[in-house]
Amino acid sequence: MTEQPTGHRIAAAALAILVDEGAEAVTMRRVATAAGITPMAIYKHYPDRLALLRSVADAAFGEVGGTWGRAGGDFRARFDGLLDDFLDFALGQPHLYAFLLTDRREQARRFPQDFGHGASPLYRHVVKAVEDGMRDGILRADDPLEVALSFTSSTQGLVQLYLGGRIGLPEKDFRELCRRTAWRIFDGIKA
Amino acid sequence: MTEQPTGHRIAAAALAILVDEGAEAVTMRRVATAAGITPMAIYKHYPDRLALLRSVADAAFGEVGGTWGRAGGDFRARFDGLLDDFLDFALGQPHLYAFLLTDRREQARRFPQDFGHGASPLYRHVVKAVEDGMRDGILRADDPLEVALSFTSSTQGLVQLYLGGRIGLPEKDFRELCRRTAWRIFDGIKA
DNA sequence: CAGCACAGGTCTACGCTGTATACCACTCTG
DNA sequence: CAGAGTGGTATACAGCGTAGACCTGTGCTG
Repeated sequence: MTEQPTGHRIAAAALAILVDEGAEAVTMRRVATAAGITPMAIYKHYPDRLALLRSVADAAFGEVGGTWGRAGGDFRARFDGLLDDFLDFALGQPHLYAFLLTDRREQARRFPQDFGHGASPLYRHVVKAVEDGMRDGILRADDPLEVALSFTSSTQGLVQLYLGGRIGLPEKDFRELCRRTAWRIFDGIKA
Repeated sequence: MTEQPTGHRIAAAALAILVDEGAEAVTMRRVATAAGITPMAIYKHYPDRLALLRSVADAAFGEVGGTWGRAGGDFRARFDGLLDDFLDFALGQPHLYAFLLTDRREQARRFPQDFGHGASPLYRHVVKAVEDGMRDGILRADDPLEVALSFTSSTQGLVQLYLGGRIGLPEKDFRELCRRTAWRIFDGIKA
């Protein structure tokens, strides 16, 4: 337990509150107390509350995608693995997820310009899998970005409903619903 | 311009602010001023701010679905019509939409129990169209509620991205993206 | 070495928020 | 005509983000 620089203590305190109570619980006064300083000292490190929140959330977000896509195997296994990774994050850290995805942010990555390979640390895995699927003849030739978006947007929509308390299912059943939905998209719906 | 009862003036004022500036702009003091009363008078009509907000938003929401599903014709036309209706609402009143769909509400309708026929004033149209599609052999026999959810969740996910400033497309192009995505689900993605 | 800039704290105060509480006037009703 | 609602007001409080003035040590520079 070495002495951490103040900036780090602020970020750590803010992240802890954000993760387990949500963004609106992150007040300057609480963060300050947790970091052992006065509220105004935070402003020596961050211009305002939103900047603190964003900086902290973005940093956490950047680490999330790092471990994704471990699952290898065929297309199906790979996709199921990615879905699990995503749901692990969304359901495991719902406050962080909600803040990152609900919050309207101007400097955010934009589709389609910034959603290519190097871009989004989460989305890239899906795009890559889709491209591989097309190359291997598992997926029909199409715009990979848009096809990837079909999967992710659907799952995001479901998660939004779930986190909003609109899905009356236990987590396990919800995860299965997500999986069924994804493969329904894959298989198509029409007769 | 007849004299409206105070309760109605409060709701009208709150709705106006909510619709064109968003939920966080709806302060008790602003609503009160707009309604020509003192802030505390609102509490004679609503237990607290959130109740006011919800009551107002729910009432507006209830009216939204009323005009949906006008478009007749074949399955494709009908579905496109519903998609247009939904996007008209989401993009035309983004603040209202965001508040209704972002807000975690305990008493909300839950899938799948409350999403049947009589239930959700918006979702019901989609379910009906899906059921008709299955009956007519246009859609494969499947769980209608879940199939309907595949469409709606995907569109909701896209709208969430768009309203969050993450889609760098003008509205017209975004609407086409939604349409393409919906029909991609319909057609399936696999080779 | 003196002086000064600056980084990183503190304290105080302002204007905003939701809302608890007390009070007041009016209009029904037993 | 007492008494109970009903619907309004005024005041006050605790909490919020943050502007502004102030202090203090540290390190660079003339």
